[in-house]
Amino acid sequence: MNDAKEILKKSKLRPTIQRVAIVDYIIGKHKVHITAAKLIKYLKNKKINISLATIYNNLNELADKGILKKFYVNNDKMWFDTNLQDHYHFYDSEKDELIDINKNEISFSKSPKIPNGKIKESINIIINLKNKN
Amino acid sequence: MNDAKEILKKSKLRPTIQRVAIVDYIIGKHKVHITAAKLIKYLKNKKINISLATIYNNLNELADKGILKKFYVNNDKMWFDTNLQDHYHFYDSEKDELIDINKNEISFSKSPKIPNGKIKESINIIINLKNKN
DNA sequence: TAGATTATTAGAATCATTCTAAACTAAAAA
DNA sequence: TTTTTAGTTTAGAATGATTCTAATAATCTA
Ligand SMILES: [Mn+2]
Ligand SMILES: [Mn+2]
Ligand SMILES: [Zn+2]
Ligand SMILES: [Zn+2]
Repeated sequence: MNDAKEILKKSKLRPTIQRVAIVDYIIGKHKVHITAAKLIKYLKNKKINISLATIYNNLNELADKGILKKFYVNNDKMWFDTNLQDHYHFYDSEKDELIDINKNEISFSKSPKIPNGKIKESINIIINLKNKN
Repeated sequence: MNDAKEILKKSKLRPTIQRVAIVDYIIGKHKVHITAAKLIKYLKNKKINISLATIYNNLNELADKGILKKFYVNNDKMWFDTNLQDHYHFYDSEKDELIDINKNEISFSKSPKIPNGKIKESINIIINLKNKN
């Protein structure tokens, strides 16, 4: 039984062809930042039969199970991340790519006061990049 | 001539009823964080005749002219901000509201290294809030 | 006031994502 | 094994935010 199947089994998700392909992709790299559109393109290329609805279903499911992190960058594209640590991102709009910024690469000497009655739920930091002329 | 008309004149935008109403609204408050949906609701309430297309046209135009700043929060809603300073935000998802974090309320003692060949274009920081317990 | 220019609008189009409901498949039970 | 069940995939419709189109209307300038 391959790693992908193991992971799916642990999460009580049936190892369908589609799921195994998705998880294979995700575990094949150290770090993955992926969108539904990029992933379906990759899988179709590999001759895997899969629909966009299934891509979304599964990426969301994997996020629910804590195997991926889900977030948005700038406007309406949903990203999934295999890096489960709390971390931040550079966004390279030329390539439509994210680059991790680990938490230890940033530190705050001063943090804003949280409004009364509220607590921090999460922090999103995106540093948008452009080409050096 | 009222302030709104002045502002529009300076930007070479004709002071139509719709534009004056929009600009009146944004100069009527110290700080405004507004979305197209919130603004049209407000204006309709004031019995101003305006379409959603016009709201978008004008907010985008005002952003082009540097009178508003445009940005996105988390997923697909476009926000416009009268605070033109470089600054960050708390996002209160309960109320669907933004709260400014001025630049002097945050400072970094360590910043991540920008990838080669790239330069920083902008930084987005959003601190998502939730209710205390 | 005419003619030129700019603005507004309804509704269609677009795009990412979710939903629906039918067809299918893997796993469990018999 | 076969049957049953529960979970999965899928095409295509629906949704929601935003933009586009192209017709109509308002403003400006001479
Ligand atoms: Mn959307
Ligand atoms: Mn959108
Ligand atoms: Zn990441
Ligand atoms: Zn602001």
